[in-house]
Amino acid sequence: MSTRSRSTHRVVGITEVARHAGVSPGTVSNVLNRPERVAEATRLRVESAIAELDYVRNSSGSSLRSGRSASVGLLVLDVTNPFFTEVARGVEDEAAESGLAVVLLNSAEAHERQQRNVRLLAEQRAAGAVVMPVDDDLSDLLWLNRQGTSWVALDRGDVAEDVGCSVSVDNHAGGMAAGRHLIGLGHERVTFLTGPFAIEQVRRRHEGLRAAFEEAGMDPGTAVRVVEQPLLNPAQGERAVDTILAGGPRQRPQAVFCANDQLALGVMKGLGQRGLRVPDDMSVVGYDNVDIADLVHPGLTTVAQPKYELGRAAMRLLDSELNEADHVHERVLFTPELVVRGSTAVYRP
Amino acid sequence: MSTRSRSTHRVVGITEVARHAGVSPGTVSNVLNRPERVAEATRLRVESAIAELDYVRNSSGSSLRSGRSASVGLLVLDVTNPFFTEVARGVEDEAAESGLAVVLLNSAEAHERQQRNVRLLAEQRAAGAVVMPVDDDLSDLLWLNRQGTSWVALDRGDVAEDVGCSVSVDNHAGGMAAGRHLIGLGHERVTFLTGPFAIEQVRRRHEGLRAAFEEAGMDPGTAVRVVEQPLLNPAQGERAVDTILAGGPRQRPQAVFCANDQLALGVMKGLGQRGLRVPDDMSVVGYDNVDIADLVHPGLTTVAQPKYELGRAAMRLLDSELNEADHVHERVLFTPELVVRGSTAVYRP
DNA sequence: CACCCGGATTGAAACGTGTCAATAACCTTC
DNA sequence: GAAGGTTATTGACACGTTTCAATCCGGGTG
Repeated sequence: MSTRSRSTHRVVGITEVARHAGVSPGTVSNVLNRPERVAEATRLRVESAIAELDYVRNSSGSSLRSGRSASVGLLVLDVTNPFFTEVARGVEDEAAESGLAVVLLNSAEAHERQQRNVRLLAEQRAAGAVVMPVDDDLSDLLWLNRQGTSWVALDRGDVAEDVGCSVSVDNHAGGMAAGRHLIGLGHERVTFLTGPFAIEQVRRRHEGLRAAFEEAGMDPGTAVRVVEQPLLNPAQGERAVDTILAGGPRQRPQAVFCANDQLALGVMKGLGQRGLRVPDDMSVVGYDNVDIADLVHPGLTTVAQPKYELGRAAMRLLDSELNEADHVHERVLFTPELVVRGSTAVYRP
Repeated sequence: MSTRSRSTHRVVGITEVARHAGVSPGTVSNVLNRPERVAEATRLRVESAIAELDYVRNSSGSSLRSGRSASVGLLVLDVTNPFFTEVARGVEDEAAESGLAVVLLNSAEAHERQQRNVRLLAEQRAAGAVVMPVDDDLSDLLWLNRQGTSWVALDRGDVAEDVGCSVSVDNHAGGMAAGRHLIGLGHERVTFLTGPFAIEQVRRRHEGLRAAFEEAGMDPGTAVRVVEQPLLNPAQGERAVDTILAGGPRQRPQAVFCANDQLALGVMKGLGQRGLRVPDDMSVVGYDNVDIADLVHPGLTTVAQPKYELGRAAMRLLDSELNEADHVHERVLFTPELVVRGSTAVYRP
């Protein structure tokens, strides 16, 4: 049976509430938005009318009138990656405190999808957005700015300060920390396994790694080899293992530094399948410190980012941009921290 | 410097486009929504006016007028869990094909947050929602129905068919498959590690496990012990290990079946820390088959759910409910599949 | 008592879109 | 060439909210 039982409950608006409470619509609106301007007695009367009629505000009406909606977008590189979901939690918690709804949009590492999502935000007249850009081409985001929707860049410290705020983690320092750790363990040939160099973050991590070798008086040109994969997921890491091992035992690197924990986990699996032991035959370092890094065996040595805090900070900045008239664009930089676990060990030839 | 450079670009609406193209606003609206009704020549004229003025539609206007917005909610139990993010991908892909935007809302396993999110959906006059209810109390969702927003239940086969559609996986069969596998390996004492029994899914998995023992002519009352934790995450799994091992080597179970891969991964870590080997000293079975299940060592034996397909199916059903006048509520049931990996082995006393 | 002041409330005018009955233009057919 | 039919376009109104100038009321002051 197809009982299309919509609207059993005639939809009630602000005007009906007003009639029911014996006041004007304007007063009801005031009760909802600036309760301090309305006298106690009438406020109570209106509130009980609201409860009695089961009135729920229509946000289309508000945002049409005010020109802006009360939701912010969170434009994420890949929902599947636990790193981002942790960031999302931070953004969400902070947004809830400001009474803003969060619309999570997934770019799936594809520029075309990012563009579609940006357009969506513009159509919704979103109050603002927290954005992790998919690559160096920021033209969509600048367009979004011109449409009146401002945004905070996440994990992209390189966006110009006149464009918007940014919150990021010092990727150079992270790469360097990983490098120093490996050098300290006696490693002299390291492969940097990465996603596309179009992503600014991974470029900086690479530079940091090289800087560590220079600092130690070694030539990064011979010590660091790069293997680049199209995406930053475990399957890509596993697939890259053959390339990493190419050249045989003499040429093979003594350690792999991955741009991402996801890649690192794939590498560990691939090495295991080929009979190589981590860390005895090869050390592996990841980046992000996702939850699972601590659950695999051996535990994954990795560069930890303050994921949740990153999200919170970004949303806080956005909030200030939206509400404070004298807002000045800001650049917040967190410092990453190396977490040493079992996947790295002293190199024993 | 605080150059608050909003609206460099005066905002343009449908009427301005109409003026620019020399037609009426109604025609512009038709070009946007039912292009087939408007003559080729004028359509092109309007389209070029749109491009020239860089017009972007204001969705508040549309949804105010039409009474419904073009976005659907996805109400998820816990964004952090990779199972849900995979479902989200399915929902998103399918929604994109129908031109619907997806608003991801996180209940964080808390009833109060679910309630807040449901309210938000009602205020936005969302077209519909895909919902994973936090517990057995569906009153918020029934209220949402009365407000005219219909929804599809995900992973909750027990919602009455006159309430809405549902898409789920046969949890009883899943529990049974895990049970048969363990029995086949010779295990006679199994602990079921679970989240709150308020969640219907885990109850059914438990029943399935017991049914497998009955089928084999064994008494589930003595063979199956239950350990219940408040949340379904790795930390809780790790914490539960002491409880599981209580009673010493003679009493201790030979295998642990977890309601969730997250719990299982925590258990594996906990066992490792206490010097117990998986699967030699204890077999572990998970549920969901998240990506990482295949990345840990040993690989986690688990009951696989068609996560992505689950999301797609739910969204497809919702779409039918929204568009087809003769829609009949449907109940889709997928069958789970046991994936055997290294974490289970024959019991050797 | 007249005056004024301040707080509480009102009324009407937008915001941008979709709808639909009404009109206009055009084509066919006798 | 007129009547009838089809297709394309128009205009005006309604959706639910917020805003703001205008009004109302009650009490304090001179």
